[in-house]
Amino acid sequence: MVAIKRAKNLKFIQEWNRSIILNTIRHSGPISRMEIAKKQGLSPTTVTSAVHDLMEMGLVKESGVGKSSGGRKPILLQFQPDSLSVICIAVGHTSISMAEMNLEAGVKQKRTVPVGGRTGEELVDHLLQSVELFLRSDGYAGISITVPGIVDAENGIVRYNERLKLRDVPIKKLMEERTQLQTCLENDTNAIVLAEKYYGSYKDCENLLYIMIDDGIGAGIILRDSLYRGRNGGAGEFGHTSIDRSGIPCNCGNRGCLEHYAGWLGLYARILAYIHRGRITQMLELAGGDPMAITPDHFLIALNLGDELAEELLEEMAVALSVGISNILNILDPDAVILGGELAQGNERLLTKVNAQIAVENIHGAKDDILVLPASLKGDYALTGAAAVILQEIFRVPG
Amino acid sequence: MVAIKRAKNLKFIQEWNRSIILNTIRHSGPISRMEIAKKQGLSPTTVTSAVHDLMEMGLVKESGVGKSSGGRKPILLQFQPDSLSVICIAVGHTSISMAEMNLEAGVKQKRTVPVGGRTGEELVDHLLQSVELFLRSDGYAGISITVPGIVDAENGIVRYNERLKLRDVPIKKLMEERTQLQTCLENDTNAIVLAEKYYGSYKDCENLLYIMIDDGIGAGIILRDSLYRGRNGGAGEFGHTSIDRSGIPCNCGNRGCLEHYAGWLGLYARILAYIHRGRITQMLELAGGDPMAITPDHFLIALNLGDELAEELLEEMAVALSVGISNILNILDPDAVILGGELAQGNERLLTKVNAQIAVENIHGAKDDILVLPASLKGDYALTGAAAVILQEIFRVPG
DNA sequence: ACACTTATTTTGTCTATTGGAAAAAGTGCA
DNA sequence: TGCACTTTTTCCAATAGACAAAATAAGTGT
Repeated sequence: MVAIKRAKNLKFIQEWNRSIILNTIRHSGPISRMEIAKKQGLSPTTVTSAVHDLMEMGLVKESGVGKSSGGRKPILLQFQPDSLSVICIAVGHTSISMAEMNLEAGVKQKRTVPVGGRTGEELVDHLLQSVELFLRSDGYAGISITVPGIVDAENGIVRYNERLKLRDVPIKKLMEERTQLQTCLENDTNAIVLAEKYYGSYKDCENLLYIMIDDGIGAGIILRDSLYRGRNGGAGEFGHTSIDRSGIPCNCGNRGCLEHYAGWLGLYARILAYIHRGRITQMLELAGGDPMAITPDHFLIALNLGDELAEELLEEMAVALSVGISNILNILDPDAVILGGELAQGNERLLTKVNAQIAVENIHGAKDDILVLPASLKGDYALTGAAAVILQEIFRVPG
Repeated sequence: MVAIKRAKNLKFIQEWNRSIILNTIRHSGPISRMEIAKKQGLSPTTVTSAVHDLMEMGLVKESGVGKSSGGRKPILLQFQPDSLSVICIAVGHTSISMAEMNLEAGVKQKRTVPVGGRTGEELVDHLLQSVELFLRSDGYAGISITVPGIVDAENGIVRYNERLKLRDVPIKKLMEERTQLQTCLENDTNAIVLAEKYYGSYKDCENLLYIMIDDGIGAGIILRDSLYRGRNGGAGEFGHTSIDRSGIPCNCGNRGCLEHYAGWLGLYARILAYIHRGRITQMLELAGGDPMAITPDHFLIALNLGDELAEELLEEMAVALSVGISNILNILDPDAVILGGELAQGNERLLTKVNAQIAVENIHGAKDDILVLPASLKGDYALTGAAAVILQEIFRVPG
């Protein structure tokens, strides 16, 4: 049954309006009080009073005057992204990035600490300590942490991460007790798709999928403008889409899972098999002759060098992905599908091939309607993801 | 960009609270004022005043007293579902059902008019006229219309229906002009999944899929407690999930679409082909020896009679469906998947086979966690669907 | 310089919620 | 049976936020 929303009082309406006004300034600023009032259907009085509060908080500043349209010049209001900071932490399998960022996801200072083989409790302690050392002065609005693996975002608990040996770690609680700062936790892929929507090129997409192609393949899903997590945070297991009923058995119980054809672990297994069978590939040379040393980078470089095996595998990847994506398009009809992750980032040829394949396969794949697109965020996108999570929380209209 | 919510005033809060209180009485009634106040965190005064208004409107009535717990006995409040009616219209390909229903989707009076070969404008005129004749007295809260095919629910326009020759018909506008009553329009499958959630056995499902297996296969999708329609209402094309890359070509451009293996049109084509090749089946006898006369019912009956061909086709259906459903489970991880439509309704063996198959294929198909379930609404479920659409609208908490 | 515009602020009104008191209707024990 | 205590419901005055109207500020255009 639908949870009945909680009743609210006068104070709530003020907060609601203040939040709307702040977001209007954030997204449409510089803007005058009068224009906000018109845009949001509020009385000028209400806007004046809310803006007064926002200026007192330092979140908004008057910044010059606009053009007159026959009367008094409007006083323009501007959002002040540096009035507060958020601490963003992107936990990876090999390193932890940590940054102080402003309210527009701009980096103020950054630091990376190695995981250094730490796992489980030791890793958590290490993390808590590092954060404590990282904090200076105050003016922090909160902390945001992203972790790969299964995350219970609602309760702030890392449910499970194989490689980091984390199981049911109540990170949110631990961090809040230690720092007294509001803390958000989210899965890394979810965070990144939020970042693409709020700080990348996909602002207008109500329904957005981010397909992350690394060792395995996962998806971050935004539907109706907010993250979709499924029943127990189990949504987005895109890598286990079966694209071939009689394909390779997967340890998920099914056969022909997409991951085996388009994820790095699957690809790597095939590369090894080919090499074992005596096939020649530049990937081996690039890895210094050691098959165990081949990395995704070697694959991408070999691709650019025109390596035949790499080509072949790319083709397979594209076909496999296009089948899975076509199915998603039919079911969800999203505004866009983003291809990201180590094997897709900067791999334009994969994108081209996938789109071509989908155009053939799918009703929705109309000519000039390219739906599968590249990630738009470069650089510290993992940190931008963490920032997106907490900033979305901070600026969310209540109710 | 996220649409910023509209600003609100005092009147809004009153409506909001009234709506919350009404829904509390609807779902948890009979209930006392005090209990509502506690449950919703409202002051007793506020509840009293809202209840006063609701009683004046006739939506709520005092109905006896409850048990005392040491003080004054509570006066219980009860929802009055018969205080208003809604007109529900389920347009089908062969007939149009029309009913006056109360605020709990109970039928007060009903009528079915045949489509009788009417199409396009003629059909629409016929429909408008029939509704006008159907209306008696007043006390109507609105009209709800469901139509198969592509529907733009937001604007109340039937975009496209092949068989009824409808294209861009602004039904909502036409009906509202004619009757002066608020009118909702929705796709039939979407309406039915809403009905399963609000008036069936799936009340607790936040994320729910209804797979409708008729001529083709479509899906109605509820995510986070409300209908998901995709970019242009194009979501739910489940029948065009490709389950076999080298399968039968489909006019959607892809190959091996689920529809061909599990939808009636696909099944029928296969049955004809088998008969043509001389295969013996009881379906032919049931249809009086005329292959063109075979209907889904004949298939279902033959199945119960142990017909070999029907068995074979059922097995294929189950396998095909399970592949498609497994993919959905991996991506959306819903609370439940409902199998409905002519070929699934009452077809328990299909359900059993699909579940068995999924248990093998899928991580999520854990033992006692049967996710694929039968439709729970019997009888006039198409009308219940229409009712669900408008009642959900009427009782929705604003904001 | 004067009439008209537009933007912002001030002032007073309106209204839904609310806390607390009062009323209504009980319970339970001596 | 009477009296003290509870619980539910209603009444009342206070509060606070939105708002309309008026006032003020700062223009434009002729």
